[in-house]
Amino acid sequence: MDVFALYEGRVADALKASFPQLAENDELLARVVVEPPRDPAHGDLSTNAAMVVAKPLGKNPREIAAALVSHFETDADVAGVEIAGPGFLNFRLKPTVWHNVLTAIADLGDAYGRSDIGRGEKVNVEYVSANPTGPMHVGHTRGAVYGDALASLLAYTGFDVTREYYINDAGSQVDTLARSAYLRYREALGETIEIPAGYYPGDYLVAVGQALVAEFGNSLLAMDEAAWLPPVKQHALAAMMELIKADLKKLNIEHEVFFSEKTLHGPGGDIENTLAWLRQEGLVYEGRLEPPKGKTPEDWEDREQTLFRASDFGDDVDRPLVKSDGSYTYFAADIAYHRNKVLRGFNTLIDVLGADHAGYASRIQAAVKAVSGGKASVDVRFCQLVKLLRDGEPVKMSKRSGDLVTLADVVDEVGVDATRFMLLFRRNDAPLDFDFALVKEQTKDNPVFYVQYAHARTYSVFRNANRDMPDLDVSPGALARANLGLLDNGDEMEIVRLLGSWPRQVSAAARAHEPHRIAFYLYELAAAFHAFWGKGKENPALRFVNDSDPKLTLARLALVDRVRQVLSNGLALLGVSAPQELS
RNA sequence: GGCCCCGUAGCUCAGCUGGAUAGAGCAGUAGCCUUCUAAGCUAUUGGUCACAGGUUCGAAUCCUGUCGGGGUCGCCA
Repeated sequence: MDVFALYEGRVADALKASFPQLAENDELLARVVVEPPRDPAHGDLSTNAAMVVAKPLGKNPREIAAALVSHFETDADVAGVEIAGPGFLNFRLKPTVWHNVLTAIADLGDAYGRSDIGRGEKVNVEYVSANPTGPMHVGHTRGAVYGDALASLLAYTGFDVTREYYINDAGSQVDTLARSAYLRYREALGETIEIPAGYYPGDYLVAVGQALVAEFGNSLLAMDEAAWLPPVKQHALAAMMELIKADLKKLNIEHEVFFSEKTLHGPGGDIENTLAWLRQEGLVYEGRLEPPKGKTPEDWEDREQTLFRASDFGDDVDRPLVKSDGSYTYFAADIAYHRNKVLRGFNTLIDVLGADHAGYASRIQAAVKAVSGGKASVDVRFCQLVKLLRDGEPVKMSKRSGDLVTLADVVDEVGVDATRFMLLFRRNDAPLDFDFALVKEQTKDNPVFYVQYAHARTYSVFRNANRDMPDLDVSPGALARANLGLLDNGDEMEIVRLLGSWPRQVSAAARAHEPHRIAFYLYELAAAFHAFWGKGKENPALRFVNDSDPKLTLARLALVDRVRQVLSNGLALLGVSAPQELS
């Protein structure tokens, strides 16, 4: 039940009936939208249809609008149609349409807002993918929450979503991890150690050292590095992934697929296969690269290297695949990884990366285009930095000493709900201030509290109803029979219209890959609900519960219950709990 | 220097992929209120959408350039 989608269909039908030459022009018709007008004086629905088709038809928009009007004069749901401005068509709907929205919410329950715009299409969302060298810090948290909410949103709108984590377990940083763990191993055997610069100094490796002792005794001490490195690495990696998974669990995030970069390497592996395939297609060549313009690195060495023809696919320059020591670049592995995704049947890929990877997007898009023959596309989304504030002052962090604020620290202090909501209450590509004091505050200045409180208040209203009007039947069946025609004042109708736009908000957010819109919508709905509640203080006639008027009370309780339902659906989509009361 | 992201009210930010007179919260100003257990409520001030061009019925939104902030720049991942 999406009023706007419904009328987009009806408007398109009217267009085709009046102008048969438009029947095949789906591209043009797709630009026709039905939306709520910003100004309520313009009615309930507004469409740009006449203006969109005016030029192709060579007609005046108002003339076209006039032709469309006749189709809606007989529409049983329409109370009035007007042509306005340059050619807008504004509809006023009969109140029953909006009352039916309330009924639909009750009937659909948790599914109100769900849709099938994805048509079961397979989508791969890769997010977090933090290096397995330590616990997650706050920098990772935003991408984690964004990716997770986006995945939920896509699943809710009919996509077949796979949540995936790419483990960077093949690069030199995991060797460093192993060496750092080996130091902790020696420490666990009684040595006094010193951690050199460039190693991972964090305490979290102490336990890994102890575990290595338990497993190997002192047998690793006598070995060469070449001998102890592989087993230590394996142990340390497994331990780090457990750490990361535990962190993610704190945020209620669970990936379905953990994809190891290491499995792409080696003879007969995906990297070799992919490169062979690219060579066969003529997309790899040996050549020289210009040094970066304007700023040549000091150690720049002009040499012939193996390059991927990224510039054939929209990238600025061709990109190296092999390092000077003969091993593959990160990008070579990443091409193979994305080809692997495509071969698994994903034509829609989403990569969630940190802002420091911003320059990487065009490269990866080129790679996906190449390996899929143009069939697949990847949307690379970036999450900007999170600035932690305590009492208005930035929280200082030093990576060198390992003195980082971890994800676990934040969640332990402010809770998972506040963490998730605040990170989603901003566009992902805008920087974000995360103020500990504000996020813990139980005031209207704190959006998390504000929205959760609106949900809790719906329960409190029902508790009051039970207390003040114990004889009133407020069961779901009784609410369903309420006379919704009694809901006719402006504030009530504003809330109903907001509830009616929920499915549209969800699908728009899904299409744009922007879960923050859900958070903003919830804030808006909460505001409208709180505002109406507030009016009841001034004017007892506007209270939800009026013991002198059981019929009106019942209708308003039905409205309150639908607000509850939509807040609950939205919070669930964001992975934030919907409490029945606040402590 | 090349590329990417950003620039909207005093502050923090939305703006529904091009729609009508650009919105919200905070702060400010003016009243009211002491709560249907809960965050007080209402009204109001505040804008050259960084700047200059372009595209068209119509631009904060799209294209070009300039300025400013951030990020990044073969052999890190």
